[in-house]
Amino acid sequence: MIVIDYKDSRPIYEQVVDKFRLLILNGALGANDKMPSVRTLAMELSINPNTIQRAYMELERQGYIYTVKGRGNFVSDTNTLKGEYKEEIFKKLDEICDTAKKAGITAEDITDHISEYMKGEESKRS
Amino acid sequence: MIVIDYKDSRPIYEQVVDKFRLLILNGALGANDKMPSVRTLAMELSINPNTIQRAYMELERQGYIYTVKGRGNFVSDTNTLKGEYKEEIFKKLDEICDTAKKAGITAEDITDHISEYMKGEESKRS
Amino acid sequence: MIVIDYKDSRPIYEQVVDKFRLLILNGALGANDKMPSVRTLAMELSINPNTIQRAYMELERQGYIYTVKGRGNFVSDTNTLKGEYKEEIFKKLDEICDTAKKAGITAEDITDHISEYMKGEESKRS
Amino acid sequence: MIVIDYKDSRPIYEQVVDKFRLLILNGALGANDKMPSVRTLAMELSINPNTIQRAYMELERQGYIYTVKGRGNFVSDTNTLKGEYKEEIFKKLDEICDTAKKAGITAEDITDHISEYMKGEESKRS
DNA sequence: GTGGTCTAGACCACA
DNA sequence: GTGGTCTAGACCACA
Repeated sequence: MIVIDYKDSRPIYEQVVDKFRLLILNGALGANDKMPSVRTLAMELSINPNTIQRAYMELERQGYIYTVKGRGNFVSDTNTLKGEYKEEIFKKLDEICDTAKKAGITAEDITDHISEYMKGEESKRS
Repeated sequence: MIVIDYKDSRPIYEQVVDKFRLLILNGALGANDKMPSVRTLAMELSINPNTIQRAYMELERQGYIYTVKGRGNFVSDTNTLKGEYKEEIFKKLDEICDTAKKAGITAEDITDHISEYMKGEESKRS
Repeated sequence: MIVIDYKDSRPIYEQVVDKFRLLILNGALGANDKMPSVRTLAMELSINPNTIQRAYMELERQGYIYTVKGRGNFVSDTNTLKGEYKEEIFKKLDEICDTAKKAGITAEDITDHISEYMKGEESKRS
Repeated sequence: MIVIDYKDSRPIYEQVVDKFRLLILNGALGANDKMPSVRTLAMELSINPNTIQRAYMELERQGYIYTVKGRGNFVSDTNTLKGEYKEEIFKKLDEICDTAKKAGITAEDITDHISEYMKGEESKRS
């Protein structure tokens, strides 16, 4: 379900966080579903349990999961999360666009590229 | 000309690299212009010379400047660089779009947001 | 395993890079093998850790190793690297040949010497 | 006659030395020809006179030129020089071949490449 | 423990 | 003056 890419430069805990965020947001993990236990997941991925612990802490902090002591971690409701994630993504896009323009790339270059890329991806599926 | 943001989580040397890349790409620094000397810039920004050294090394590796021993660092020709930078930016955009879609954000959401944002920025200037 | 030659005019970090490149390319270090930790190697060679750090950074940049934060450095797959190294070597040979010819050394001089040298090395082993 | 390439990573004085060595070895500068004066050449190339001075010192040390106080620098006889240069080149080639083999490149790879490269260069001229 | 970044300061080659 | 390399040592993030 979760695969760690060691060649990825990002820290392992961050990869775990991102993977779960997507699973939760796209509905693969539904509200109140039980997350795998820290130990189990650590074993499965042969990763230090501290790392999983940290990832779960971060997921909780961002509101994606909630902890019930002695029982485990569970997925939160996704309603608000989806909107927040969207804002987050949009902010990242805006920042990139800003620096792009500082380097002399025009707005048209960007919108053209994006819409073309989106179409390409679309056709791949169909 | 260059300002370091200590609240920024990115390392200082990386901020320096990015700032100069933009200055070079948008023409504020032209081909064969002399870069500020490692020591001068270090003093100006009250940063350790080693850190500037590292930034300049990176800029040279990426082809933005060239070093003449005993003379200093100079800006390279920007011809090829601009294209490479564009590709770099586009790749980043594509990656964000990919993960966005994995989280259930539609292509339309993205293109709409981007084009709207670009228009907004446009009107700010005029 | 690794020996630094202080009489060599090349910087230490470069010697370290070259030594490891050969170890990786000839298979002494296989894919995903763990590299010695920065500190361990620094102690072993009685060199400053920063110098090893720099060598490892360069090895990573060239694709010979990859870093997992908090875990260490690991050897990459060698498939593409071998070809690139060959090209690199060939380019160096070509450059030397070019300047040789500019000094009035004939193509025959060079090919004769090379093939003779190669035979000599061959017979040393057998 | 002499052109400095500032994008070349080698120090300027070394480029000057190499250029003159070739001019002398291929006969463009004959025995006892007068070298351009340090000042003249410095002006012509808009280079620090110290740099030319250093290049000439190196050329004298290697036996390519000789100095007559108050008169200037003059080209030496080329007889012995040519042989020495050849040896120098051959030594460089041998070293590269050695490290190539340490990386698992076969003798055949090298000889094949060299002879092919030499043929290619041959045909370019004719 | 493991790597990443940074400072302070030294010494060297080059111009 | 200008960059290049290196040491010593600190502090931080990550596992």
